[in-house]
Amino acid sequence: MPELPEVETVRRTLAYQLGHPQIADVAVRWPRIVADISATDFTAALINQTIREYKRIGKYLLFVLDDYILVSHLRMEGKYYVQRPSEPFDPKHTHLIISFTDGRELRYHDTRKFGRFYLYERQADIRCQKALAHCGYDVFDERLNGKVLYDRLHSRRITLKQALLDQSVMAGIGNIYADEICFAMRLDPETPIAVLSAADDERLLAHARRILQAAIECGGTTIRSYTSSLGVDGRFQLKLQVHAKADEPCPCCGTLIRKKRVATRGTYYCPKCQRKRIR
DNA sequence: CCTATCACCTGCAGGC
DNA sequence: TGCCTGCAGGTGATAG
Repeated sequence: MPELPEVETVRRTLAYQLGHPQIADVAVRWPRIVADISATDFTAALINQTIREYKRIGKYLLFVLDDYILVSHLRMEGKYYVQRPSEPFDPKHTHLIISFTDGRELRYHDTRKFGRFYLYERQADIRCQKALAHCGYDVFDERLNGKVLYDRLHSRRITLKQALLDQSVMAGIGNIYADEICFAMRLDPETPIAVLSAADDERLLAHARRILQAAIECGGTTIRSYTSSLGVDGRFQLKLQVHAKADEPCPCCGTLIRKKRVATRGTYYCPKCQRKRIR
């Protein structure tokens, strides 16, 4: 389940592995993977374009082309593979194949077909396009600070965990790192976000950045489905403190980690270290 | 505007 | 063995 660190790892890996190839052909094998435009128009636009840059905003991966920006969201299980045409692929789960003039192929694999591709004109303001219109500042965006978070959060009636998962507040955190950030804050994930002060929000952002940065340096975290296109899979995992650790001892106090449901998401926490603050 | 719920998908685990 | 149910979860649409 790719979150910001995993998408960043994919971005760096593809930039290193693919470079700047020119697109020769595109095969859309599952048309619904392309949002808003037809597979035919999508394919026609991409042919002859060269990949100029690889960018990322939150969990969105951006391929900057000559005339377009190809936006990719991996959602739950999207993965990329760079392979030769002669190499076999999984026909059931490979939904997009981009062929390059140098003979290589970029293959998009997604077991559950949740991922999406969007295509926008390069000169358009990407942040105004449909895919990113409701996306807030990236966690590492320098415009983001505790005051900005406080202004956006203190009057809302949602929990800390919901706030962390709300991409319009700050973009890039998913279910795994949300639990890790709640643990770092020593707060119950169900703590009302409105009880946090601006200083608390500053600490929240600092923890988020520290944890995500550590995960990036580990090459992303793997639980069950993420692999980078180089095949890096679980060998350099960030040590998770609480997520998916039900019935294991808390690394801080030894109390057994519990699992509960917060806003429909499976949520792991230490019942002793993480108290629910009321005011 | 704000919040809650469902749909989208498939694989897998657990119950019987 | 095999069928059925529930669960996993990011996002967008829809409902209230």
